[in-house]
Amino acid sequence: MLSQVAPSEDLVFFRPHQFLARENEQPDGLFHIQEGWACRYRMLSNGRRQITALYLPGDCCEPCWALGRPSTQPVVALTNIRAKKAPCRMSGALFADSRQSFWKSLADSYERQANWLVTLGRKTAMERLSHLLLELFERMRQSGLAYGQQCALPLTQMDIADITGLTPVHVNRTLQAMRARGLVELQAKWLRIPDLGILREIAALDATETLA
Amino acid sequence: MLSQVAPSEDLVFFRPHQFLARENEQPDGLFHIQEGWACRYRMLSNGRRQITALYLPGDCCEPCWALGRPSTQPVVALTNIRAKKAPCRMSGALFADSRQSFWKSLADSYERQANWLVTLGRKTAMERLSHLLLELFERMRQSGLAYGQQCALPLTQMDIADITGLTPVHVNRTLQAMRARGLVELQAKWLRIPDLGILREIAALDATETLA
DNA sequence: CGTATTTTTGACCGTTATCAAAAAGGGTGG
DNA sequence: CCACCCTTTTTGATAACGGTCAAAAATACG
Repeated sequence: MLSQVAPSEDLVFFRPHQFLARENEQPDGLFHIQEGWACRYRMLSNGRRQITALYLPGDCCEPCWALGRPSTQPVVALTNIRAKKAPCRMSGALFADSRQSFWKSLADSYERQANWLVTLGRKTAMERLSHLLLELFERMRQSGLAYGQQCALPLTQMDIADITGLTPVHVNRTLQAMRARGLVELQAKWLRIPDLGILREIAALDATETLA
Repeated sequence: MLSQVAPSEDLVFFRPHQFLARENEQPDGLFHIQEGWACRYRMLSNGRRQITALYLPGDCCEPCWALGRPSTQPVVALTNIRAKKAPCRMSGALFADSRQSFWKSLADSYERQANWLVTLGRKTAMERLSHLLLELFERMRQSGLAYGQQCALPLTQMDIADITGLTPVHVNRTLQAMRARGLVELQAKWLRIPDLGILREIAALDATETLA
């Protein structure tokens, strides 16, 4: 029901809308995402939803689980996903070799959250969208999944709204304004950023923000 | 210039507006705050500021520094501060005894950030303020610094605005509305919450949110 | 006391939300 | 290959929440 076990025993697959983790559950392992996207989120009354983390190919989902407390927010697949499941006993020697990469995942995730606090608290709609598109492109690029200045972006405008704290309607209108100014090309789940430098300026990003 | 060393060698003091850490600097130790409040933040153009973390008595400032990367956001004292400085060599045995408490600090901090992403992205002004006041009261209470249903709250309304992503004017008006409804009493840097349950409902908090 | 900071008030405005519906796109089965 | 359906994107009209600017009142501080 949750996932189908593949030929290799620690390889797992998910379909869109399937849960990688439910609220208040102690996951028994970390997922190393090999293909596909997932997100962590929280629902509020009135159907309001806020996405609090995105997991892309190459990402660890979810570093915090190794710190030994139940996940307080569900994680769900946004696309088809192929992932490798690794037990997460922090105290054990299991992270002996992957320790560096694990801590990097955790620190990256922590820092991204801090960056998004700034964006959600203080930035305009266009600044938020610029931040998101730049971050996603940069993360895809670092995983070798960008081609020139383009990459896949399998999010609906509603997903984007739930990440940026906007409404789908306003995301649509703001994206149109950005397209009209030649800042981004975004169609058919494919993103192209003609000029990274210009978009960075529009995103009002701090010079120190790596977006990794 | 940064701090004056006290009788005990690892005891340090700060005054309001003094930096505990500057942007892009690798702090050489963690602070265990004994008294006073501090915050981490980022400035944007137009003087916009967003506070991304608060450090209260009993808190570790800043868990992420032990993960071995420079702090990307400055940390500044909001009040007079007394703190104990401990070297942060994650790999060493230095955290042997405090390891549990360190990871708890890190996990708490991570989770609080995730909770605030939801609040900044999707909640109204009154929900944001309720969340903040409840969280601060709960954290003070867990440190034994609450008395009945009240505690110290040494923040200006401008600080509160920079935490909640609002303007000082709107914070003021929303607090007045909350006072008028008897939800909170807040004056002279002192907070009283007549009914925690009611305020929790107004904050639109998830049942799982501990606010610790 | 005098001064700087903080809180409060008022008038007005703008960005973004809301509601509703039409157009476009994508997948499936016949 | 087309017809159908569902999801997603787009458009329009209107409203609201919170922002902005300015100044007065209250408070804290030395």
